[in-house]
Amino acid sequence: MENTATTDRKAAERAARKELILQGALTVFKEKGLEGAKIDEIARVSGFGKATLYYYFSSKEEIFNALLLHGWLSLWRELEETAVGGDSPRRTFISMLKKIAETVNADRPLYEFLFQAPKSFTAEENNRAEWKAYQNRLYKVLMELIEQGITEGQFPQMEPRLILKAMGGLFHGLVFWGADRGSITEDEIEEMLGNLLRGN
Amino acid sequence: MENTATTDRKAAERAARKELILQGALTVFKEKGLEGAKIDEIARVSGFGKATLYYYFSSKEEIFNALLLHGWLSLWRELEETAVGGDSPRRTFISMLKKIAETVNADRPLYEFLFQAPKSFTAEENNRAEWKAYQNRLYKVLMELIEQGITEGQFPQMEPRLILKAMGGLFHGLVFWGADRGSITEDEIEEMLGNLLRGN
DNA sequence: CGGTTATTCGAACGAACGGTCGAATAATAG
DNA sequence: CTATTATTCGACCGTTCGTTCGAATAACCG
Repeated sequence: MENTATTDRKAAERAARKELILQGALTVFKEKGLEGAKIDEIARVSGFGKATLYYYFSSKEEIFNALLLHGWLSLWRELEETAVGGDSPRRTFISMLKKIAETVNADRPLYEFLFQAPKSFTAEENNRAEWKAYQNRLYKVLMELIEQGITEGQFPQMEPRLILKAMGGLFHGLVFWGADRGSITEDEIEEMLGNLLRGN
Repeated sequence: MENTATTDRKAAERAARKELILQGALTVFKEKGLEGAKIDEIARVSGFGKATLYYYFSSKEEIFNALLLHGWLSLWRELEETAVGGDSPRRTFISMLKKIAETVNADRPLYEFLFQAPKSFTAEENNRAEWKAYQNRLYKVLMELIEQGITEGQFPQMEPRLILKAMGGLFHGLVFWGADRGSITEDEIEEMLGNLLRGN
């Protein structure tokens, strides 16, 4: 049998290789989507033989899901704290958007993928995926903030889903456009939201 | 040779059959997307043999593009008039959204498809497609209205693309949610926009 | 009618692709 | 060292699916 140190090292190497594969997969998935990405290409880009990919992952979809899970989980972990801070709904909402922007800017390729990828799915297969839980958790928090904010007169009197959708579109554009200039400042977010969200 | 009446009738029948195929294709594409839709299924749903589809269209992609072209062209034709009416930017913008809502409600399956479909593409192949011209034309008009509106103080002072994106998200939600209740009233649009667009 | 053209269609083709196999190599243990 | 296990990989397999073929039928014309 192996000694403990060896076992640990091997586990670490294994994890590192999985990471490399995911990195290559991200590149290809981003460019081609779920169907368009070929296993052969992912293998080539990540620098492993095709069969080796299957030594680490059991299917193409598992790779895809691992990527999404990693993304949504990371994002959620970053936001968890902000979500429960006892500020007003409107201020909490804005804080969360700022935090999301920061997180996204720390790993743009991953999050660009994250926010485009769900469109690759039909509703059916979507709901069996593990990552979906974290996405839902985030949406739920934002929705509740909006609902709360509406009753307190800090948001326009509109269907909350609509507000979320509009804010989502706006925010997505805000964060992902201008990839050339580094990142969005907090002031810009503040100003931009101020333009759309009245009250307070 | 055939006489004129016969030729006409046959052309009409041919067009009608193309229409039937497109109708079936719409059903399948909507449900499965470009990759997910199988030619066999489109054939089955539209009631023709598989080879017959290729007697009318030269490829799966041609069917897909024909569908998109038909949609964007129809939509543009509906809007053309409204776009050039000499009203204020803000009022013209709102009129156009109303008109879009009406048009969409007149053939929901087609337009639901139209507004979801572009995501099936990569940027590359997107720009060679004929329908893209009409989509761009529409976006351009809306963008110009927003830009004009901003300088006249009828829209918030924001990056026009962002406004368009936010309005797009909002409008999309507004029109396509609640498929159960018939259609959105003009008043609702007016009110909803009023909440987001200050000035005027 | 017979000849010609238009239309229809299932069977067959061939390329693409996800996934597996089995052999080869490297790492580890005793 | 040998034995055992972990890892790597290109060749291969089976399926799926867009497209084409070739024969059959229908429509039309003189």
